[in-house]
Amino acid sequence: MNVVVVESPAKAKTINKYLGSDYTVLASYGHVRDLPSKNGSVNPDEDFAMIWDMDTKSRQRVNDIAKALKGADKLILATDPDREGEAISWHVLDILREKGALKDKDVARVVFNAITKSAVTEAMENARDLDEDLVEAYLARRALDYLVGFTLSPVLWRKLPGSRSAGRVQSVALRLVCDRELEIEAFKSQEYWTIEADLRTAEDKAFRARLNAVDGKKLGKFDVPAEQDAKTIESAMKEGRYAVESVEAKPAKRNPAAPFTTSTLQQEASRKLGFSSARTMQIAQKLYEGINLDGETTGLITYMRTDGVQIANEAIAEARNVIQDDFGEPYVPGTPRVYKTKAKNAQEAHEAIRPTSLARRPKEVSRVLDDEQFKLYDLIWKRTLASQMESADFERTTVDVVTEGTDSKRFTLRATGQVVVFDGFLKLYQEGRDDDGDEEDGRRLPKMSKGETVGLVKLEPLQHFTEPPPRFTEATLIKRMEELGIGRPSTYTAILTTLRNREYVRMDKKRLIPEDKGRLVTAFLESFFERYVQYDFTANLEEQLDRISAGDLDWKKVLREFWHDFNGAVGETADLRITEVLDALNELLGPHVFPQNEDGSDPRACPNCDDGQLSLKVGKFGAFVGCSNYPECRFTRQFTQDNGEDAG
DNA sequence: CAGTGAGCGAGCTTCCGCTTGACTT
Repeated sequence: MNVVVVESPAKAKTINKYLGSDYTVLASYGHVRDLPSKNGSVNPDEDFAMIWDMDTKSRQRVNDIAKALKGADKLILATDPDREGEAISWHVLDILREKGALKDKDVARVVFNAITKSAVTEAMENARDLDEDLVEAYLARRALDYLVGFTLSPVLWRKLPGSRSAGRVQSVALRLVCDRELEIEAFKSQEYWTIEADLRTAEDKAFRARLNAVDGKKLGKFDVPAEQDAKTIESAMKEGRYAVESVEAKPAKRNPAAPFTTSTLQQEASRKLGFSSARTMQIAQKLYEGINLDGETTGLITYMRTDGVQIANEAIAEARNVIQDDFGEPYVPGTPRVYKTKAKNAQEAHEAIRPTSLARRPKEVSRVLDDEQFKLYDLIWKRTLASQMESADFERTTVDVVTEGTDSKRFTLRATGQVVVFDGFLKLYQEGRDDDGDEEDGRRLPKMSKGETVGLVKLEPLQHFTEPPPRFTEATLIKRMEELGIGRPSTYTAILTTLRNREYVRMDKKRLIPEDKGRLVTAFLESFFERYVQYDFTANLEEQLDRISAGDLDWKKVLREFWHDFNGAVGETADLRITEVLDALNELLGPHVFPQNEDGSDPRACPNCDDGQLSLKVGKFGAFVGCSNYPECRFTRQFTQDNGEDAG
């Protein structure tokens, strides 16, 4: 008898089925130990000694493993093939040794690259020892996160009343939201015009073109800045004869998107189904754990917390069969598609999120799913199948039409069109778009040939204004965090919950809006702990962790160097008076707290007395704006001025 | 859900990442 330890109970069940009755497969349910949430769990003065603690549930689970080991010959640690998985194996092993549950037992570490019978069997034949270097990389990561969070948070409590917490991940996520808000506030909308023309071909077919060049020189976005300029061009163009100068058709190809990871599933479920990331994960968990299908609990999708985009060969083969059956030969590509992850810091311990069997078509399982489960399963099924389908072929056409104006200028108008020659994967699935994607020109242009005269139906100058960047949604923030390597699939939604619970951000119409509290915390960290909220801090840390994993760098050395600089920065804030903190925040948040008055008058002038200057203050209820002539002048106002923008 | 401003000291909060139930309504 052998005892196998994996992380998740659903996985334990599946693997037990593949391994048979000679094996007992038990789940650790994630990390079995952690640093207690109190001071002193990591001690930099004692060479970063760490104290570990087990909760009652974990203790029970480890007892179950120890009990199973009693009559067994071998312990097989089969936690996930990444840094955290290696750490879980190490924790389990360490505890079992302490309990004396391992005498005379063989111990082996095994990693599954996919949860299929062949992958599991093959992995069992390639056991290895625990990777101590990888465990040390984990220890460095864990200690650093604890030290940053449990040192920085108290600094905030003392220096910035009302603030709650800071950390390597949450503070950078918050910074993204706050920096975006500053961009929006600093944004000045700019006017520009385009000249559009409705035209007709010799065969009396309508199409629309836009002024693109004057005297052969391409128009820039702001080359027609005002109505007067547009009108001048319009009247010059109005009387001319219009002729086709060139017709150019080019083939284009579009490939399907990669199968879902946690991050892309959350984005797409938000765009297409309107689910919050928490909702998406709850539903996906249910599909993963299994649905009662004809009296048997069957997992419908693979593991949902993953950053991998590759899928098992068995699944690819099945996808190609389903494509062949449902869509026909032309939709099956010559060779299977292979996807590689682009995400920074990806660990790829799991496959992409896919149906456990592509032959289980959505409509066949719909009777056992509720509405939301069905929608999510349908989305995952389509995305996965489409990822193995043939590319779509287009023909993109560009037509230039020329006319000579009454001012002797030569005006070039351009029309573009796109025709689907072969729909490929688009027959099944097309990825949704975020806020500001370029508009896709799906129109078909009528037949035209070079030299042909076309008739002008209408000239239309159109006014436009540039738009500020949009606020983040949950999904777009998670996308950005993933690009920066901040947070992990298992923590994305937890981070958003933390930012809300701390009252650092609020949600309005699915957009993240920073609260004053959050902006103050960010401004404080940018002023005094700049290095630790830089967008690439985590990426640089990960590089060092990689070197620890490779055995090229000592983990304690990394911690010592980090602590030396970090503790120094903390020390520099020790004597900081609140007034000095406020001076720094006044500087950074000035444009937000004191926006330019429209009449050009001083935005910091006190409206209540002659020579008072307004500035930031903190009281026991948070930040507010007060007058420098206090207590003679008792003027105060709220930190944020309501622009009435929330009404729209 | 109104009122706030310094600084002291009591006593409270706090990190990230891995995994699910066992509580309530």
